[in-house]
Amino acid sequence: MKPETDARTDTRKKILDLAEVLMLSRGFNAFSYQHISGELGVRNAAIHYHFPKKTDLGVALIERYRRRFARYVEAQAELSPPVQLDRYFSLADTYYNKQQICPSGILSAELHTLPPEMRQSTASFVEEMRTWAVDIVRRGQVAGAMHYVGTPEGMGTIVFAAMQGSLQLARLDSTALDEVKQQIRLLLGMAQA
Amino acid sequence: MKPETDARTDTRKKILDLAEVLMLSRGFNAFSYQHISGELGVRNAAIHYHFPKKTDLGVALIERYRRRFARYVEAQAELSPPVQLDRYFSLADTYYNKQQICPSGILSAELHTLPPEMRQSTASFVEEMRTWAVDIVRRGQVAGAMHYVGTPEGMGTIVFAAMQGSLQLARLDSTALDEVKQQIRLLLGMAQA
DNA sequence: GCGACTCTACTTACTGGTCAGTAAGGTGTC
DNA sequence: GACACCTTACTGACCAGTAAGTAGAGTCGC
Repeated sequence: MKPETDARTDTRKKILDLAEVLMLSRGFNAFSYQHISGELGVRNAAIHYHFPKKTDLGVALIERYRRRFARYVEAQAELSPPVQLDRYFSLADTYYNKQQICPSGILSAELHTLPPEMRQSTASFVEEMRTWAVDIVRRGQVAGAMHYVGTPEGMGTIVFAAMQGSLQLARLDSTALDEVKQQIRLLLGMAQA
Repeated sequence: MKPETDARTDTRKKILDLAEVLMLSRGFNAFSYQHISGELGVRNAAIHYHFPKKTDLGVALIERYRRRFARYVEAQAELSPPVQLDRYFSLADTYYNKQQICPSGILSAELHTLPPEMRQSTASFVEEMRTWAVDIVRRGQVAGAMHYVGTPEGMGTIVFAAMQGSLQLARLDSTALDEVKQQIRLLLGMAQA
């Protein structure tokens, strides 16, 4: 009766949560159903019951990301662009502390080895994230809180690309992420408070 | 006698060349000795003769990159920083046209699944690339050809991170690479000729 | 208030494929 | 005859995926 204790939902969610951690730290190709079932204390076939093919699991993961991201964007719509940027930076710190990289980073790096259904979802997801980054710097410029050369498209795209890249580099050089965050603030003409 | 037709060198080099293409398009974990031996028209064990463990092949690949990169940097030492940046952009275009991403991108994304020897080589390689990017913008600033806020460390790091990220994103959004290149030129205060 | 039925959520047990890696043998060249 | 450079033939591990069976909980007629 109570949906929050529904066994189906529960195991399914646990699988997705574990798969998410594995994908962001090891990549989609480098984890197996064994990794999940072992950690979860069930048999391999139990995972196949919820997600018949690994592709199904992968698509479900990305689609969950897209829904979560859409809610995240909507929930923060009222915040000022500089505050939204700070939240974005905090999110990157969270990934870094968990030894993970961002979803778009691992998915685009592995793209050519992913099944077509996952590529399609990934393309939509990345498009949504880039649009969001462009939007922040555009509204920041309009509001007079951000000042920079070039277009919002160019600036938003470079912010997105640099954050994705620096999260990866930070695995090898712990200063990279902080350095990029600080430089983005400077390039957006924001106080380095 | 003639080293350029030496069978050993020849096959070994062909293996490395094929492995390089495979790694930059599919990733280190997503290609097998079968992929190489099939393409090369030899048996699997022939690859193992030259590179007993896959780790040996991986390390050899990265070390070859480091040597090649060192030669590349030295050969261009006399060029002006803006020209060096253009060469860097052209290199990125080359990767993009071959549907590949840069070595540091795939290696840092896959880092947690790589054998320790490869991680060590990767760390050195990435460090060298970042230092080089910082150097270009530092010398560009000193020469008065580049103008930007912040330190050369911050600016060089963000250029490196953004190029790595945009090469990955360009697989999903073909405009990303050009947009980032153009924005970098603007942020470095260079004419957009 | 109890047996028959049904559905969810697993289990055991298996298949066929791919993988890295090895051992032992062959062949041409210096 | 020694060495470089392969070959054939194999092993054991892991992989995604499937088929068939089962335990338990809920539902229904009656």
